[in-house]
Amino acid sequence: MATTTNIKEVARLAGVSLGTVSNVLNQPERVSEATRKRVLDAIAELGYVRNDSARQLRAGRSRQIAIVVLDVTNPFFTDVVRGAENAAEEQGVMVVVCNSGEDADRERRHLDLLEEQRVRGVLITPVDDAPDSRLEKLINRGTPVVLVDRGSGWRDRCSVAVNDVLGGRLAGEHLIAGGHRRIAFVGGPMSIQQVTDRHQGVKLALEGAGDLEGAELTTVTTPTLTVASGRAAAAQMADMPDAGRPTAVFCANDLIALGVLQELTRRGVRVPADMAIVGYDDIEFAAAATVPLSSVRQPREQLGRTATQLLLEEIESGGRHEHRHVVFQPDLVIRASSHIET
Amino acid sequence: MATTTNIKEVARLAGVSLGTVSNVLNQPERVSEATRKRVLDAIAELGYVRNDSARQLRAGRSRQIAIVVLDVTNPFFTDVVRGAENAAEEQGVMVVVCNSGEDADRERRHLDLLEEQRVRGVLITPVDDAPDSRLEKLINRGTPVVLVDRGSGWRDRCSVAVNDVLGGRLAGEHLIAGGHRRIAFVGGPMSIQQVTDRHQGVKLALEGAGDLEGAELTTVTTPTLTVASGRAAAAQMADMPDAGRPTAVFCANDLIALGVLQELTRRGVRVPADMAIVGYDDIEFAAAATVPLSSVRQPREQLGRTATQLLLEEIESGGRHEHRHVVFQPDLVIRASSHIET
DNA sequence: AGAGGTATATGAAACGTTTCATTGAATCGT
DNA sequence: ACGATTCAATGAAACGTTTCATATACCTCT
Repeated sequence: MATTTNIKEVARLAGVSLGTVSNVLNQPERVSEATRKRVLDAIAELGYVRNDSARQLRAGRSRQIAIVVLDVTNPFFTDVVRGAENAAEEQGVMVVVCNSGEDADRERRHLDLLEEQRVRGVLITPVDDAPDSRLEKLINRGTPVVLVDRGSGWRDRCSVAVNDVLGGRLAGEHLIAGGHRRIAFVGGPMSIQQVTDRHQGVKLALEGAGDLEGAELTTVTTPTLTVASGRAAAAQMADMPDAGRPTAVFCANDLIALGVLQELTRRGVRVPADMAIVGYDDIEFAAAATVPLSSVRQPREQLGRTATQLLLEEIESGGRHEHRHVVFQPDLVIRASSHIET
Repeated sequence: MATTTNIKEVARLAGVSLGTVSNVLNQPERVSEATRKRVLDAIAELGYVRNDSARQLRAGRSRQIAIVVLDVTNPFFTDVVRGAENAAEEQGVMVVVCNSGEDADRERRHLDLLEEQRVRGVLITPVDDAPDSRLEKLINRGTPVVLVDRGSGWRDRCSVAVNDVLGGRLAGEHLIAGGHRRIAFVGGPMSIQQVTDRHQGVKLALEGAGDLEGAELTTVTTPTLTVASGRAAAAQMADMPDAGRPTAVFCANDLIALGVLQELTRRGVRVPADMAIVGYDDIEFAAAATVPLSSVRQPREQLGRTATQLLLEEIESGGRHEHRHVVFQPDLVIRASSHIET
């Protein structure tokens, strides 16, 4: 183990006082050029590395923020993380990424540790909305927190989210405009706010087209938002009698949509001729599917970026801070999977 | 800002000495049950949270390890991260995830910060092999480091990697066994060791089939390992004259393979009938492609898990440690994209 | 030449823990 | 009953910074 060279040794080698070395590190302009050089040389020679623990201890707080995501293997969240990192980097703040894996207990342990580390703030998509949660304690003790994509019900926090009802409506209206009257919604579980919002949106679209008497919405609930669930749902739909079978399907996310696409193609159902598909999230693999997937695009990176800005704002404000709720509007990206060539 | 309640206040409220509180926290068995309860009550009442900076300062080191990945949005690396997290969790160690984004400068900044934080060890897939690198300094100062998937040329470190030459050979032999004689390799840049190894592997497979005189390998070099590069490469191949055009393609990773698949399908080239495809990595989206992709599977999670175990081992050993190089053998997963039904 | 400034450099205090040598009290064995 | 042993609790020292009030030297102006 490299015996830690400390500021004192540097001072001795450079022939200056301990405080001067600190000044070179933190306020170089206060030190004469000659001594500054001497100190920097000593630092280089000894390979001195600042001890952040001592620094933080003295300062009373760290220089890091944390982002706690539900699933680090989900492309949606990795993009959010990238946005947060970029925004933080511009301010010279480091981001620590924590993965709760949708496990409340693991989330709790992460928050324990983060609080012990006195992080300056936390971006989080919480696992649940338990009112008496670990998260609430963190907030009450004074750590700034911004909610990412799970804003509902937290009036007293900053949050960023996407208007999922609108996203659902865009998808629905697009399919109706394409001539579809029997539409299916595939997604779940319904305990997830985003899923019900998207469902609600497509429902509104169908109701809005009131003059079209025949319009009808089938809902296929899935246990998870995964490719496998999509495949199962597609199998279920393909087995329906031809008469009532939907001609279009709107999926709660792209993983499901990819599963649906895969299973339909396997069964010889042509997409979009026999069945159109619209997904949600517009992850990179949506465009890369063999039948490129239409999808409702969320500004994922922007989500992370804005959340970080709100957090840094709250941190800077030191108490005087008005919480804000930023809601983004999604876009519909039309690709081959729902584009009927005429 | 929550005025930090410290151990001293807890001691006062509980009517014990400062050292006793510390003992309750760290060696509860040394404290009588009565006082322990009194202290714990005081902690709960005050909402006391340990200050990790002070703890670390005293201890001289942290309780965290870090993993620095090339690209946090690449499914390959997120799986490696998950493996590392799981292994670390079992030992009560936290993992900090850092993303270099293939940017050497960003990698350097991360390492600076990690060293200041006195992390106990680092798992890293370095951006480059620069001999006089920041990484080497870190190592020389005594921080244990394990190289992930970039083992070559670092004899004096632990490393984990996958036998990419074998992976390439498996893919090549599979295609030859399927009757293919004109095979293309798509991938790049060749400066990446993994790419040249995989290329080398498929070349060996063709040479091994020496009796097959007609066997021939075309190499299409791409600038990146992305879906877009795959599409471009496929376009290039499709434009070749029918006579010399390959009947099978082996891609350096799955993203490229998905791009190739997409472009070929768009052009009406049937997969696998007209052209077979084998990818590399077996990411989740490989199986979910409309023509499920054959792929060389790497034990991604295992890679992260083993790397973490090696790192923890080195940390524990305190100097007396024999560096080890663990090389995994890849598997070929055969799916529809290379399976010619007869 | 002396008063008032302005740069620089200094050294001690403080941040909140953990550790460890001591002390004090209680229990044990003979 | 008394020394020996065990068990609990104590309090001061140390970890490596940053900060801040103070000291020193050097100018500048009248």
